[in-house]
Amino acid sequence: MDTADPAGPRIDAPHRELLDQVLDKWSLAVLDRLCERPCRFNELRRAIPAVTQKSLTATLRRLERNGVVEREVTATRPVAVTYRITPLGKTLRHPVDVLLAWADAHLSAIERARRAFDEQEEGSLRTRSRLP
Amino acid sequence: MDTADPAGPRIDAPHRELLDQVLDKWSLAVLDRLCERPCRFNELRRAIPAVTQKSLTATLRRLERNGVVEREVTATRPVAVTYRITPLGKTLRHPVDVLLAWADAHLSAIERARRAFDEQEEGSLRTRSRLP
DNA sequence: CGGTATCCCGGTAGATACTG
DNA sequence: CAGTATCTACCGGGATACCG
Repeated sequence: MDTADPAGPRIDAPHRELLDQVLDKWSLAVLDRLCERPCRFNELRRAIPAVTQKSLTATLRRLERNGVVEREVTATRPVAVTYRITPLGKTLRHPVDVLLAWADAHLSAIERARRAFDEQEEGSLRTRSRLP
Repeated sequence: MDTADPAGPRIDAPHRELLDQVLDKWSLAVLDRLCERPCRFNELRRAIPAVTQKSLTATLRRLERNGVVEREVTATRPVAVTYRITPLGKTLRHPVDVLLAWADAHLSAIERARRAFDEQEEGSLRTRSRLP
């Protein structure tokens, strides 16, 4: 299958938007955590120290909206809110695992490529041409 | 030790950054195209009408820096620049395919979830509580 | 505890113009 | 053709403060 469809690339707007919603800065960390077990809000904050409340709230809301995370409010005092992964969310695990496995396998090669590229740049700052 | 953090999360900063560099807004479309065949700059522009020169340039530079795309300058008149996928770049294809397959398979379910969520919101704008 | 409301800043993307 | 240079608009995201 060489995908000989010249007309439409497989990356259309809805797909792109979906990936943006689900693979954004904090989503992976959140999903990773919720795949292990349901979590309370502040539990997630502690698990992902670099995230702010605002961003965490936004991430959870987005994930909830996309049906991959579920929010449950228990009207205790004070309220307890539990987030858990949905069945749909669990289906994301495999693709993400594949992606992370790729990242793991090639991270060092990529870091090498970056250094090589950055070195080149230092040499030829005026115009981007090949070095003799 | 409130939260026993046995194994650090698999999503650390370098991984996250790598994915940001390689899965950003236009990268997938570019990689998709370059997986089929090498392309000239304006050929890519035409293939991805929504992208601006600036963003395309930035995307290509980033991908080049990360070693997944290669830039070749032919000193004809006027210059011809060809971009092609590298071996490292080709290894990205599988993970991305898995991801796109997931998106394809679940897009409709996710759109349904979004509609349901958005409806709920209209009803309960004051506080986010569950409906009976 | 689990958020929302504000302010603010830096980076990203668009439009436009110019160049080798 | 294949970019670079600006200039501006916008938004995500952090810091902070407050509320049910």
